[in-house]
Formats: sequence, structure tokens, C-alpha cells
Amino acid sequence: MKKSLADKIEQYLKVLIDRSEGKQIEIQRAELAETFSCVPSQVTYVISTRFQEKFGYRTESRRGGKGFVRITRFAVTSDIATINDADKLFHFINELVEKKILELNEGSMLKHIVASASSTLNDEERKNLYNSVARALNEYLNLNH
Amino acid sequence: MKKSLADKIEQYLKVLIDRSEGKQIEIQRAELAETFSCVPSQVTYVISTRFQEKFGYRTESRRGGKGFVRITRFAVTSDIATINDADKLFHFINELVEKKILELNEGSMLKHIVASASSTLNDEERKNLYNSVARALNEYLNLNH
DNA sequence: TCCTATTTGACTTTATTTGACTTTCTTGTA
DNA sequence: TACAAGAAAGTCAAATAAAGTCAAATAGGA
Repeated sequence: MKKSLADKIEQYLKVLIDRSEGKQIEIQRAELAETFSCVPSQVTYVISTRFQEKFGYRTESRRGGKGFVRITRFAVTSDIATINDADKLFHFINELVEKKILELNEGSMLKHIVASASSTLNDEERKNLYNSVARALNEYLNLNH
Repeated sequence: MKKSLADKIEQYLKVLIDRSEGKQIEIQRAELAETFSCVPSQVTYVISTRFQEKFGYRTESRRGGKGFVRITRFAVTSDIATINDADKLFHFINELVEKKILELNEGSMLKHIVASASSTLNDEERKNLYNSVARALNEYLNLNH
């Protein structure tokens, strides 16, 4: 995938978080913008689109001198309950692939299973399936990683 | 039969997929249209008529800057229709692991997901899930071995 | 001819990038 | 202590980049 600037900044931050103690980092918006030669609001954009609560991140910040933006990842697991459509589930699976927790092929396989299985279900059943798979996958990963 | 433009684009994409790692490619619609000197919606047309689920392809996309269209192929086959309960499916998975077609942990993951996810589904949904997983596995196997 | 598949293009929706302006802190100084 | 200056982050809207939709026009085959 051709990476947009937003994608690169996202990836950079995720690596920092991965390597951090406590899955938490503090950055200075202006400094990060400097690093990527972009305007500071670009950083705000990335944070507000990619590090939302529903993706398992929480952010805090402070303005003024010695200001900062703090990003905390809470266990990948805690927002599983909200996965009830194909987009969210696929997003979840894609993230696992990105993080190298799943292989590309494993991700493809899972996505196919879901797409295939859901095609004969009604809306209610489908939601159920998406959520069940997300829970089950998460459960499995918790046990094995 | 004279090849239409749509046919040529289809063929081109299939070659790309064949040569790709993981039977998955990402293209930019506008760029491909440029290559074939046609309007972008022509590409959309090709993708929506030739790369459907029923032909063994799945697509995802993103609009906006650095957007893309991702096409993934999974092979389609048909003689696993009989797998419709947990025992048969688990037996099938175990065999694949024994034959070293699946890794031990891949097998575990699938069994876990299936067992766990199926517990919240009704009978009809459950059968569906078992069969879908069997099919997906078979496809996975066709692609990678 | 009639039907279906293809081609084209105008318009829509979504995502990203940029920058001007606003708000909120911290710190130094009277 | 109060206040002004400066440092950071936030907001918002415009500009740009890509993909999607839909329907009209055209081409090709039975």
C-alpha cells in the first residue's frame, strides 16, 4: 500500500508505543511535525483519526509551555464488544496483520471465512457472527501471545 | 473473439495477482486507468464484474489521498460440502496439521475460534460456520501448497 | 433488430493536507 | 499577586486527491 503521510505518522507512533513501557507515549506535537516536515495539525489529524477509543487508544494532552500529547493503548481486547460489522472486524484483523500478530495469509483466511459465512445470514445473525469471531480471535491471542 | 478493454484489464490484474506474494495486490484506480488510457470508472467496472466474491475474489478500498483498491484471490473448490458439524471440521483440521499443511498453532487458532464463536450461534448459523471454515481452509490450502 | 455488455463522463463521497486563527498553559517581571 | 508574553496544542474550513455511483451512449452478438 502506498503510504500517505498520515499512514507513516501512524506507523511511527505505533512502533513507539510498542517499544514503550506501559504502552504509553508522550510526544510534542510540534516536534513530531518537524520530524515529518509537516504542519502540526497534521499530527492532530492522525491522532484523531487513528488513535480513537474504538481502536483501543486513549489520548490526553496539555497546551502551553511543556505541553504534550499522551497516547495510551489499552489492551487490544477491551473494545471487542463494539465489533459488530464487517468493517470493524476487518479493521481489527488488518491491525493484527500489521502488528505481525497474524500472517497476511491468516488474515486473508479469516476475512474470507467471515465474508463467506455471513453471506447467508440476516442482519442480526451477521452482527452476532462478527462479534463472536472478534471475541474468539481475541481470546485465542490472549492465550497465545 | 476480440478482446474488449475490460477483458484486457481483467487479464492484466490476474497476472499481477498470480505473480504477487499472498495472492493479493493493491492498485490505484486512476493510475491503472492511465495505463490503459481509459476513464477510472472503467476500472471500477472491471473490478465489480470480474472480481466478485463468487469468482473467488475479495476487494477492499480507500478513497482520498493515496487511496487504493486491494484485490485478494482465494481459490474456489467444491467437495467439502459435507462438513457441517464440529467433529468433522476438527477432524479435517487435525489432518491438515498432521500433513503439515497447517501449522500447529494455526490449527489451534481455528479450532479455538470455531469452538468459541459457535457457542453463541444458533444451529443454522453453526452449520454455516463449520462449512465456511472448511471451505476457507480448503481455499487457503489451494493457494499456498 | 433486440438484448446485454461495455464505455464514458458528470457528479458524489471520503480521506488527506495545509494554514489561519483560537485557546490554554507556563513563566518571568513589576 | 497580577499580568503580559510566549509556548504549545486545538479548531475549522479550504484545497486537493482518490475512489464510488449512476445513467446515458455505444458496440457486438444471437
